[in-house]
Amino acid sequence: MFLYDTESKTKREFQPSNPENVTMYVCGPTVYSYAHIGNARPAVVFDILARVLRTQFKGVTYARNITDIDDNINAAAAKAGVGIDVISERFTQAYHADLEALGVLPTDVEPKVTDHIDEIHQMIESLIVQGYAYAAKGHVLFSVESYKDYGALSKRDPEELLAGARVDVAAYKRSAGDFVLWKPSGEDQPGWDSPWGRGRPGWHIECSAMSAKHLGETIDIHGGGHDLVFPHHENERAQSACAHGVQYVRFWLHNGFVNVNHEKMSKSIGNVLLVKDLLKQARGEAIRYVLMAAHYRAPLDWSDDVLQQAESSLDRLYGALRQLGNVEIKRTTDAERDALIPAGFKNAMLDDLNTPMALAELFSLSKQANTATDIEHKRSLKASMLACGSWLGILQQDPEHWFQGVTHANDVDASKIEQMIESRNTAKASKDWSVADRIRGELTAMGVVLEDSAQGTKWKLDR
RNA sequence: GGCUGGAUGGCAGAGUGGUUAUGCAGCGGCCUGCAAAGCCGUGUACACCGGUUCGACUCCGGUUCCAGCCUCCA
Repeated sequence: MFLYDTESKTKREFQPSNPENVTMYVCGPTVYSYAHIGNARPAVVFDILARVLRTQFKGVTYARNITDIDDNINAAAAKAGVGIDVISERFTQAYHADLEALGVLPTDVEPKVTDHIDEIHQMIESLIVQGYAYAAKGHVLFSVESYKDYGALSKRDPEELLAGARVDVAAYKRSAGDFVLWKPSGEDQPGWDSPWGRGRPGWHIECSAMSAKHLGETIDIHGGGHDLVFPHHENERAQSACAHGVQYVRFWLHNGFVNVNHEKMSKSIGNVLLVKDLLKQARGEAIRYVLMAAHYRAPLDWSDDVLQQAESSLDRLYGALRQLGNVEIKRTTDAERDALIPAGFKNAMLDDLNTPMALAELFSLSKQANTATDIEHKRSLKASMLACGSWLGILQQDPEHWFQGVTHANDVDASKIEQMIESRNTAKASKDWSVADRIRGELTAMGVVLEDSAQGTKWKLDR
């Protein structure tokens, strides 16, 4: 498979350094508030990548961290008058609930920073001993000048970077670009004892320490949002490469931003879209669909209609599956299921995760399914659609549930609907169209849409 | 100012040096008691100006506009 690597700025063929096991680390959330759609995008993108990797390689270890010590968390805890663990626990649970609604599978490892203070200490110590870091006034800083390759990931010239620093440079820094590995905590702030005094870790060191512990010193894939390229990933790269003396990451992957109505989503503009709120407008699968309808590296523009369009698109796919409801397919092993993936779909997915093109292939399958007459052909099309869906993390629910499942907005009584349909069908049988249409009108008013066919009458909720 | 990446039909969004992306919405038709679903058909789309080429939306140069990063940020 081919993946675009930010560092080399090219699409390269991906092979894990250990063919037995792919290692992937993705920057997870800082848990001080609810997840917004911009947090959801990398979660979904790398969930799809993990699903695909698992079909292509023997083993995959996927880690996504939880940052549970951070000044934003401290502020939220202080404001609420509770400990930081209360805040981080609350929003970790909320994050998990949101991701589950989006069909994101749990990762293999989900390290938390506060469980890795020892590893962080050891890594900082190693950097100091090797001359890459220095202690100053209760801080420990990474010396950017000590690492000649600094800036290679984000394509920044360290000289210009330092000259262009637009914030006041703290007096204890040897160089303006130096960044904090460890910083002192006041009496009222959370902190841990350390050789450099009581304090807490800087922002970047956590990912370096945790990825090394759980995935090894060199990892195959490191992912995150595009805004993390600098400074977060540049700094992580510097720390890890210097501490371990080996290449840190073989493929750097970054997803594009979600804009809202062509504007950056930000608190100051007040257009932050929380996943939990979007879930009131549409089902999680539709939100997931929107996130895969654009290529993962491209910016994605969120607007009022995208969710409705996604629901309609999924209606088409589930409609094809519903129509094949009685078509039995064999239970398949993983290997058999991969053989059901059409070449066009597979090639698109293995070419840097081209999900829009893969979806086009899926729509082509649905069209074939809608026109197929041969039962064996139908079987194979249904199996293929479901297999493709499993790569993308969609189409895995019962079509009837997709069309009839209750949402916040609809509270319907399925048995009552079935009764009304039966009455209408009795009227239809005696060609009493006025009664039949009156009943259908009542159902329409309830938000129920009917579909008559030779196989009987089906219904769905009008979303 | 420096560094990235964009600009495709009403909307979303791929891709390619010469052939229909795809989906949503619209329009016409088939089917249907009527609908719905499905099927068939349908739309001067590729920011602007030059250049290369037999031929460019696709390559090169420039212009305009948009977004991101430049130590809070998915």
